[in-house]
Amino acid sequence: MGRSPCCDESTGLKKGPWTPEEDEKLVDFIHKNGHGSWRALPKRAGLNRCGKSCRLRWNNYLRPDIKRGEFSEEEQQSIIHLHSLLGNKWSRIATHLPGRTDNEIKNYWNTHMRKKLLQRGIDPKTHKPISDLNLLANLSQLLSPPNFGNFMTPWDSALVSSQVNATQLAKIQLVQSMMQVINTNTFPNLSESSLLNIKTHNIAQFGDVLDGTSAINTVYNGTSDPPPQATFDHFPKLCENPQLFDTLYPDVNNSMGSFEGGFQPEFVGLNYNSLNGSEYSTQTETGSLPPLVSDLGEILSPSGSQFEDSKIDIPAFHPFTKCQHI
DNA sequence: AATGACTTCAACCGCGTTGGA
DNA sequence: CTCCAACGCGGTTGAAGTCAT
Repeated sequence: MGRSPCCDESTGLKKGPWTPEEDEKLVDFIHKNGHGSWRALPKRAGLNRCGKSCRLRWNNYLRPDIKRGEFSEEEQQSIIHLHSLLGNKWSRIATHLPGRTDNEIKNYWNTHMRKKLLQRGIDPKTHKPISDLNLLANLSQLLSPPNFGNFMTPWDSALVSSQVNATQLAKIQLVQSMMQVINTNTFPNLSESSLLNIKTHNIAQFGDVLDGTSAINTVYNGTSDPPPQATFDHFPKLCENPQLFDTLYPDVNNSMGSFEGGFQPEFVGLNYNSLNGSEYSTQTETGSLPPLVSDLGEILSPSGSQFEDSKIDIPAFHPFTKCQHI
């Protein structure tokens, strides 16, 4: 297949940012004649640009139906949902967002949405909770203040040496999410000393919160045996009993100022009641869930899941999502 | 106020696809 | 069927703007 160079540099065609005069020429010409052949347009419009540059300028900036400004909450939700279905098919995503261009969506994704998802412990490529160990380690450093990133290290080494099973992975995801919440804006007044105090607590306490056993100790101590009776049946303890967190982490709570007992809504609107005790794990109710949660449902389903062989049930909510009692 | 680091996003690059000759 | 021009898309770049020190 042959491909002719679009913008042959030898022709001395202009590149770089467009001037208002060039914009005006292009808009005027298209309003009067339509764009027709983009290749032929620049000459006919009196522009010293290649056709491709003109097409891009028109499609991404000058088109009258382009919506500019911040993406609304609904648009963001749509982007996340569509991206989870379509991947980096920006032009297809753009067809579902009137007035938005593929380029704009792509840029917005790369600069804003990706970060948001990462901060929530979601892999922006797969839209699943991050389970990649390297990514976990890197992420904790990426998102953490100095020193706090080391919090992950014992996990990593233990996990790598013990051939992590699905149960352990799932727990790590939960603990990781806890760390992220602790570590980000949810607790804006959290001082670094408090963070370090968390670090000094036995990490295994999280394990106790999770399942009422010392299962996490097993992982933390680096043994390869899967935790006995490792389920998440007792996880809701933390939701039902916020004081438990106070008990475990008084230093943290003291530094939270006006933080009141419950957990902040860190993740989009899943309420605990819909999860209903020990049955919460597979009750995904996909249709009623927001996109991200629906996506989480993928890993919870028995088929094709990375947890396919696991007996465990994974709660489809962020560990620190506020437990809404409606 | 000056400077460097970081972020944003418009524009470019190059590849894959399509359709006409 | 092959060749080629043109288009469209996704990834990448770099200038400009913003923030932190």
